[in-house]
Amino acid sequence: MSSFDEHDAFEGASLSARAMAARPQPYLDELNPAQRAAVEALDGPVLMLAGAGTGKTKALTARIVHLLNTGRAQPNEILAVTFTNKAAREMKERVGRMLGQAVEGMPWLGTFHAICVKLLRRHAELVGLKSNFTILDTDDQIRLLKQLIAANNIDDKRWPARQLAGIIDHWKNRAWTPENVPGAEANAFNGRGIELYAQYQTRLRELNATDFGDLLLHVVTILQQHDDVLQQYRRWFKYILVDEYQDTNVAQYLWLRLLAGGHKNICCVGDDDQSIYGWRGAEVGNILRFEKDFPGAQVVRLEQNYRSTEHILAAAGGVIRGNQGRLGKELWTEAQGGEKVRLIGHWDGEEEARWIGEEIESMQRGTRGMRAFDLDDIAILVRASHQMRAFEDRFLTIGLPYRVIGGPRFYERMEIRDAMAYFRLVVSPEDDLAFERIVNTPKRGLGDKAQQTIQAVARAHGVGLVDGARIALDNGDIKGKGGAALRQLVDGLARWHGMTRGPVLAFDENDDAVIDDGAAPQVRYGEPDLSHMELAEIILDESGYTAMWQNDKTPEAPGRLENLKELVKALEQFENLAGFLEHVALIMDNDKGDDGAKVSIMTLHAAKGLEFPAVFLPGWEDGLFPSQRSMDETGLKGLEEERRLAYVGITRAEEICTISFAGNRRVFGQWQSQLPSRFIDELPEEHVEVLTPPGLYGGGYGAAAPARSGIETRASEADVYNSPGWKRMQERSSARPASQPSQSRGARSTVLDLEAVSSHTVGERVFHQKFGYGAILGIEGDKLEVDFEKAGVKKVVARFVTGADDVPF
DNA sequence: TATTTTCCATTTTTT
DNA sequence: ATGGAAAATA
Repeated sequence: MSSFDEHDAFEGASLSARAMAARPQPYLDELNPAQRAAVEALDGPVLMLAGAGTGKTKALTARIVHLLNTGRAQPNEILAVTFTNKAAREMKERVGRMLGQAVEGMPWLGTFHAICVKLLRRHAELVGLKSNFTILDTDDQIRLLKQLIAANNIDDKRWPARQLAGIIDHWKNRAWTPENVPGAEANAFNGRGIELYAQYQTRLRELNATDFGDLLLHVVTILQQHDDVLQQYRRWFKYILVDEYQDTNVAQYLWLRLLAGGHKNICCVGDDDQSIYGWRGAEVGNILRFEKDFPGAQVVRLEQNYRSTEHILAAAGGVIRGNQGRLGKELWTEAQGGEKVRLIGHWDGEEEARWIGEEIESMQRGTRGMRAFDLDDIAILVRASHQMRAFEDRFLTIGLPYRVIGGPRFYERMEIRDAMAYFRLVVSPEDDLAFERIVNTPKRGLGDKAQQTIQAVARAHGVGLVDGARIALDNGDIKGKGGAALRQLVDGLARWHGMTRGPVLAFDENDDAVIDDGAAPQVRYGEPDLSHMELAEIILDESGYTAMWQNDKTPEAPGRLENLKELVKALEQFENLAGFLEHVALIMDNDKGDDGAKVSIMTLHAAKGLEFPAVFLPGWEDGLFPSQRSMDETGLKGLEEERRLAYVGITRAEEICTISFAGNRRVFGQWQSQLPSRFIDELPEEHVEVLTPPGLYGGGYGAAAPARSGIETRASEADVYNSPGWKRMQERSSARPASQPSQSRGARSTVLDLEAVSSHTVGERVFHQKFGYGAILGIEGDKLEVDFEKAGVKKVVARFVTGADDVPF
């Protein structure tokens, strides 16, 4: 309800204004003049333009502390939004540390989404939801859309659910409800987009569910349509802070503008040069327009960089200068000297990986007057995740420890989602999407036919699928083996449900859950009969899910069981299953313990906000980086975002930044010749050192363009192919036909293939890039059966193995 | 209903 | 090349 009592509705403040005002302000002395200006400008709109490595978080934290210290606001009157949980966590920690005393939390410091969930639970009924709504993940969303597409007799081959999900997401990012989608979008999804969007929203409401986009959209709708609610929050949130403002989308922007509309005490922190999320709805325009949106805004620029050498900053600056319409910022540092940005070309992608592997090994020892680096100090930042494979393969074979950051997240793994679907279903038996996910997992002999029967019965009786299944069983619609298994499942769900606390109905003033106890909603705080961890184990065991993986003999099965154990362990920190599910829906975190020093491999996007003493930036080739697709789809806008990505990449480096490119690369299985990235031409020559090909035991042969001319001109195709390096390479490769691609385009001759096949004999010892060493057991045409020492018996295509004596370096 | 075969797309990713 | 998902088949 919108009529809430402010004293009860918000978590209490812990420090009185008077006590705070008297506190000393040592933190101010640690700031440079720009940072200090940004911290002390407390009232009215402020835009803090914080370049990479300029102490943004420090200033932001100090600002919060200063607000508290000067008695301007209580901890619970400050709204501080971030994009990631990690950033939120970090800020909480740092505020606590700087304050030197535990503040009783900052309840409104969190991600956009987390804060929106909190708001939406309080006002759900204003958009037709109950406050215990569930938050769908992408899987559920797709499943639901698939159903809608099918129900509308649309060919999902031509019009896939994924695409519709993307369109709807895009609309929600712009805060367009089905009614407000502009006419220009009417053609979307074969002209049915808007209509399907409306159906989807209706369906979500029926399911008492939201997707991620809704969290923001619904709150914006509420604030727009209910002035009383808006006014109360405007009064409550005395100060607003926003991190990474350049990443906000339209919905987030509207949300902020609504809430800040009264007092306008809003401080946005960001860097227009680091806006790299345009493809998921971020609008650089938001930050570029700040002064127009908030007239009289103070703009503070943080330009002193504490992270990188002057060469690295100059190189980054040289690249980003190519962008139009920047707010303008020039990073500088007091640090002098240091290594220039290094540039090297390679023959192909594997060669590049090989060279970087060797370079890392020598950096560990310390070479050429450079200090020794720890593996943790080194990162490889790629444009696209598929580039990682070359490095993983190579590092695996040379035994160099690495870690991939931002791979598939724990909570996105199949077994975890399955388990969670069981939990969801136990907590809320109406969760039809969860039911669909697990009816036949493990296999219960319930195929399409049985599932359709359940759907039909459920629809006929206007109930959820679980109830529908029960009715169908009672009617005798599903018999036999499948029927028995379904009966067991349905009974199990009911039994497990009885063992939980009921679903969360609402939150009271302490944010404690008010529990719906089933038939008659009543508050029940009593201890459940058994811990939710025990319950979770019971669910997984009795449903047969654990057994399914125990009986599975694929190599990944043990890992999956391990993950399930971890999942149950993760439950420990929560009150009950419902609390856990809420947490997981919002926090797809994945920081598992790290053991030992490792090189980090990640995408440029994942690297934002991080820093490393030594950074490798491979794959700087036109089409790959800048990405062809980006340029095709959004033209100059896309190219500029790619350029910002380059800027982000370079500015991650503290001491050594090594950029590289390859002349040939396998793209979707086809060899393609590549040209060096246009961004390479934009690097200021005087801050770049072109590494000459080492030439030791066939190490890196520079694709001669940069070695020839430096970097002031664009290397033309002719330069690459007529270069000494190219010719030398061709000679070398023809001497070793089976181990190296010998031609740039896909025109590998059959002669070579035949050679490769006929050159092997049973019993021969061979080497495979991925599986290592092994002995040939049999030959079938161009396929070999090989018993690998580490990987076991595998069938491989002959041209991917080489004689063991012939291993390329 | 379960397994095998074919087909297809294929940057970036948080919440 | 490759993995995932739909279609074809046992």
